[in-house]
Order: sequence, then structure tokens, then C-alpha cells
Amino acid sequence: MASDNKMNLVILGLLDHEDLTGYDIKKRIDGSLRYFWKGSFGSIYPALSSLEEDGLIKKVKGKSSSAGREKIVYKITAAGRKNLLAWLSESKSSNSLKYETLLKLYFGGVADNEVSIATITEFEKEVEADLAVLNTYKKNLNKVLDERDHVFFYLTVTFGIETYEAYLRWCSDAKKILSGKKIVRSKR
Amino acid sequence: MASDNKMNLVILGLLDHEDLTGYDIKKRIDGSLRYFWKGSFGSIYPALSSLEEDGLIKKVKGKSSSAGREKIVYKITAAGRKNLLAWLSESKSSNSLKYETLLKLYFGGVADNEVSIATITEFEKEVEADLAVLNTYKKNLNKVLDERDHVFFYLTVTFGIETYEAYLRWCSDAKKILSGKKIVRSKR
DNA sequence: TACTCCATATATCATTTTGATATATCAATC
DNA sequence: GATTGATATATCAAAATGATATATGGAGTA
Repeated sequence: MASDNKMNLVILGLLDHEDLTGYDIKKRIDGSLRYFWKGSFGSIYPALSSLEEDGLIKKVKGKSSSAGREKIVYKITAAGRKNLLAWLSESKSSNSLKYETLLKLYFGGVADNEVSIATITEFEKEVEADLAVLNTYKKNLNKVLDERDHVFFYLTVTFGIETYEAYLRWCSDAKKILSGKKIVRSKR
Repeated sequence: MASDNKMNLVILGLLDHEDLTGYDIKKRIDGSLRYFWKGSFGSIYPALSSLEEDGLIKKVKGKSSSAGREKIVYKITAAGRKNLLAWLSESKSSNSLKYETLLKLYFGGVADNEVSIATITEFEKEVEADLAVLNTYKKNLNKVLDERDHVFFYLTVTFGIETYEAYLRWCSDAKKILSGKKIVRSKR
């Protein structure tokens, strides 16, 4: 690989499944991948150029001939697929979370408890909305789980559900503690 | 604030509690904050310079007089504390996670299931180690929870425990699915 | 005593990423 | 015919990452 640029791997992974434009890639990142990854146009387009230069992907068509909007569709090459597989087999993975919500809470002693409670409530609402979407995904996926490809998507969905449910339990407990109430919860 | 540079806020938050050097700040980030935040020297030292320039922090001493290693200890100013409080009260928080483990799993269809199982196992081991540390923190914190300051640290610790336990449940389920076993789990 | 490690401590750098913005086309709606 | 919003590519300043460079102090040891 030209470098350890993560966007390169995301693009190779997505292109291995279907041919896409840069814009399409952004939609996939903000769609299926958004529960565990993110990325912006500012890193997508430069990555596409460098991947093409290195022969790991190639343009399907210069532009859709005659009619229609100008569009650059990319396709993965054999060399690209080889790189993708090599990365998947690497034993080291870097997982990083940066939760501004938790950061604010950690420093919450500076302000009134109401400020922290508001921060948690905002977080709780976002999580509830995301969880609803994930549960819909799961429901639909249950019908097609026999196809191997769907299993991997299913696993990332259940990861989201499991962690988001944990977030919600924590939100509830944390708000009780900050509002001076005792926690009474059934054993698990 | 000079900008929406997140490292500025981390530094103000930490300095509000105690005077620190850049190196100390890095230790705090890699210690107590590491379950929900991260940061490197490459952003700490420039942030310290810009914060001092803006009068939000100041040097406690040019260097420890006569003996000892050269050291730059910083202290928060009244203006800095005001900025910190303003940030805490902001309603928007940006929470982002980038999990390479999940990314690899999402693209797992390209490789054998064993590759994905290895990726999960590696993740599982890291989580188990972190969870053990968090449980020790919690045990010690339970003794001093009457002091308000400790409550906020306690909440970030329980956040970690709750989510890491969710991760472990998911790891177990995911490995079973990938190795072709059925999941049998007690209801919660 | 001298030697070797390791933690402390500050700093910089190339590369990557972010988040915002600019530009333009196309389809749909009003 | 006008306006809006999705599609589509691209660039930019600012921020973050991860690595590396440099040097000191202390602790152990040969």
C-alpha cells in the first residue's frame, strides 16, 4: 500500500462489492458505516486519485457518453483486492472513540449538575433515534441472513444495538445520580 | 474561544483542577480520559502556546529555579475558566467513533471467516484488559463517592464498564455466528 | 565509578482528516 | 419560469495523528 491511509482501505472495501463514484462512497460512509466509521469528501477525493495512480482502482468510464451529468465511476483492480485482503488479515486494529459528551461530563464539576444532565439528555435522544434505525435494519436482515454477505452487515448492526442499549442504561443511571436519586435496577 | 479546537477545551478542563505541564496533560489523557478521548503531543504543545497567547492560561514558573529539570507548568486564568464553562453549557456535542475492528468485519466477506474471528478475538482481549482496570477504578471510587468531584469521574468509569460489557457480549455472539454455532442466551 | 535503561519533558514534521465552502448539473415541484 | 434539493467533484484552512528528535534526571547494576 502507498501508505496506511485508512480512507484507502474503506474505498477498496466498498469498491470490492460494487462500482462507485466518490459521492456514492460518501453516502455509504454516512449510511451503513456511520455507526462505527466516518469520513469526508476532503479525504475521499484525494484518496481516489492516489489509489488510481497506484493502480489499485481504475475509472470505469471517463464520462457517461452523450447525455447525463458528468460522473466518475471507479472499479477495484486485482492489485487493489490483494491490498484489501492483506489489510483484513493484519492483526493490529486501531479503535478510537472521541466522545465530547463524556469529556464535558468529566469536567462537569465546574458547573451545576443541571448542565451535565442536559448534556446527557441530548446524547440520550441521539442514541434513541439511532437505535430505532438499527432495529429496523436488524428486522429486515433477519429475513436474508442465510446469504453469507448479509452476515457481516448483520454483525455490525448488532454491535450498534448492543452498545446503544448499554448507552441508554447508562444515561438513565447517570441522570439519577446527578439528580440525587438512588438507582434501583433489576439484576442482570 | 480562539477556535473550536477540542484540545484547547481538554487542557482548560484539566488545568481547572490542577496546574500541569504538557507532559502531565498527555499522562492524564492516556490515563483517566483514555476510555472516551485521545490526543497526542503534536496537538498538546501548539494548543498550550495558543492558549497562553490568548491569555486563557499562563506559565506558573519560567523554570524551576537553580536545580531540577526544565519544566513549564501552566495554570488556568479567570478568562480560561469562563471559556471552559461556556463550552460545558453548549448544547451540541460531537461524538465520533472509528472502529477499525468493525470496518474489517464489515468487509469480512472477502476473506475466510477465520480472519474475522481473529479480528474479533484481538478486540475482545483488549476490551477484557481495559474492563479489569475500570472495575478496579470503580471499586476504589465507591469509597469516596460522597465527594462531589468524584461523581463525575465515577460516571465516566461506569460508562466504560457498561459499554465494554456490551462489547464482550457482542464478541461472544459474533464469534458463534461466524463459526456456525447457534446463539443460546438467557433473556435480559 | 561508570554504564545502561527508562521515565520525564519539550518540540517539530509529514501525512491525514475534518468541516466548510465553492461550483455546477439535474430533477421535481410550485 | 423559478426555486429548491439531491447529485457530483473539488479545494482549503485548521486540526489531529503518529512518529521522531533531543535531552535530562534518577534508579539500578556491573
